[in-house]
Amino acid sequence: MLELRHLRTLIALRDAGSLVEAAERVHLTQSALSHQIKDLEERLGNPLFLRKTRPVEFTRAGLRLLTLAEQVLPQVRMAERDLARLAGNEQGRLHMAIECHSCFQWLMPTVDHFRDHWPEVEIDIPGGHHFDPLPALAREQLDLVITADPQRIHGVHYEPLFRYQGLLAVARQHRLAGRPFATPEDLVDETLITYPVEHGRLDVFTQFLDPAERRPREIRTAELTIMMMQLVASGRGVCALPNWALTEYLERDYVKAVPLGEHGVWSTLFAAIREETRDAPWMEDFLRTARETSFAVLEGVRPA
Amino acid sequence: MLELRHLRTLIALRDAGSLVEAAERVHLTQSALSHQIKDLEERLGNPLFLRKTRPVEFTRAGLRLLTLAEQVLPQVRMAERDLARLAGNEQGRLHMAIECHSCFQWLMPTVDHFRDHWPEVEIDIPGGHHFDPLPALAREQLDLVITADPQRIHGVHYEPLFRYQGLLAVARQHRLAGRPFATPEDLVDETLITYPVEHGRLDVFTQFLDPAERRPREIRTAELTIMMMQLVASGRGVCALPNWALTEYLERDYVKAVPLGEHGVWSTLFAAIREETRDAPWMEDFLRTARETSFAVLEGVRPA
DNA sequence: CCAGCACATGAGTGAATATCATGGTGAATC
DNA sequence: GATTCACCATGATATTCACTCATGTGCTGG
Repeated sequence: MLELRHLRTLIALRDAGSLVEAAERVHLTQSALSHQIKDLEERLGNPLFLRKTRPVEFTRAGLRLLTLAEQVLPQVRMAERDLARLAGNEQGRLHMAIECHSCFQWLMPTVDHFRDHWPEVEIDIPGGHHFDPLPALAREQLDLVITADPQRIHGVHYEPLFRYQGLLAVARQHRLAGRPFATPEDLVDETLITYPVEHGRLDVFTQFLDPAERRPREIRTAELTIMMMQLVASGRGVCALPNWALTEYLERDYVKAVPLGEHGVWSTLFAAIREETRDAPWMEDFLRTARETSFAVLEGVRPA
Repeated sequence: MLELRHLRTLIALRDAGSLVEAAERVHLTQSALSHQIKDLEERLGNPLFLRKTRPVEFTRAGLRLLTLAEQVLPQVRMAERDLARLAGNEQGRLHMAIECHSCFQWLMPTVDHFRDHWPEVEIDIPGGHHFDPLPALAREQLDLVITADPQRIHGVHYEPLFRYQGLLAVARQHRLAGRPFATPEDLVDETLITYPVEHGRLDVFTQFLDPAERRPREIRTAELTIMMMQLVASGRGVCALPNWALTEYLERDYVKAVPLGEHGVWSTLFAAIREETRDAPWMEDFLRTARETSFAVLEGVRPA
């Protein structure tokens, strides 16, 4: 008999494109999903998707179930929200810290959207903290930390949000503009513009320049992405940012982007949360909203 | 985590009005449902319904889930139909026999509705059969038999459809018209109108007259319910029919109805099917359609 | 006050669902 | 081609959890 579990799996599979990642999203092993889907397919008498392609390609039957899932799951989520409200479980606290400055780009729309659905959850992003966010999370001073390097801390769970690529933004007429990728060497006589945070928290240094033991000629800081873009566009420096932070400017052809190194600098962004808060209905909702919003930003879709 | 199973249970519970009967409908024990709902309620942090009332009364949370179920389950069923179609499993045969003549009242609309959804299923109600329908079912000459007395036959499964009451229809000005109930004695100087079938297949005889060793003064037969009603209304006799067959005429105040005996004559109507056909998607659909249609007829709602 | 009914509950079981370990397959790289 | 890598399938095994059975409790009506 068909169950919601199957529909959730299919949605995860579509979003992920592969069984392994889909398994992660629904908190199961790859094997579990393989079995689950096999059973389902046997009962239906039809395969649901072709496995040999990346991303997986759904059959007609698979697509039919996907549209069902898209109809049904939002309705179920709405009902669950209503039920949480009825049960008085809607109260909670969501104090956040971000280790990656440009995350505001997708975090703000996420928070806005979330606030509408969970008015009783107290949201805050305390600025100017001088403590280390992850221990503060364990100490219950914070409830969620956006971070790119998870460290094992007892009671802390890391929920993967999405993968992103660090790109070097350069002026349109810059000598690196057409290149397939930039080397650390390319930066030694450039002015690098960064957020005003310690270098250990910037991928360009930790994953690109430091391993090659290179330094840029000069380092300038800017508070906001748009200020960086102005400096870059006017040829007064280059800057390294995640792909999603740049899409907007790339689309308008305001600057050009070049991957960092032959294989690029990739990272996964995690939401660090305490184990106890993991099952709270509003927490699940926040994480899903975050994924959807960041996806929308990355695709260049303007979020509502 | 909420699953479709829970929604199906709630719907069954609403239709049944009690846990025991709901359990029957979803093919589980009463205990299973009790556990299932308890778990659900604990996770939601809210009771779903009050048990001490008949029928059970749903709380706000329960009602919210019910509306979700009503939204979602039809969508799921439509998808399942589409999938069966895609898999080529939509073909089947549905040859039926009815032991209870007045069942045509709800069977015809059911069949009409069903034919639209499953055009590939071959439907037939072979008339004028002279064989015993239940053995014919086991022999695969038939696929479904509507009967009120299930007999244990290997490989045959009985699906309860609904309970009904046998009523005595009398003319408006008949001496029995106002009575709380009729006794077997009351019929000895009446003309009883029946369908032209053997007496062993008529509840009035088997459950009412025969046990009291009474016979009506005269017995006339009529083929159709409407003909019976005309005879009854004009005072040329009385007739015993299931409640659903009479609702239409009672509403129009064409005849009056009196229960048979102090406690009434009650029966449960079953659909007898072969075990193998029990899980076929179209069979499940047919049974559900039958229940819904008969319910609609009984409530006086004109089916589409 | 007892019978009868409906639901709850605890213990126990088995099937459903998960994981682990392993092996096969296709695509990219040398 | 061989090698590596990422992905998926599969069988054996473990665990969970959903159900049944047996029994208990509380309500209702004669």
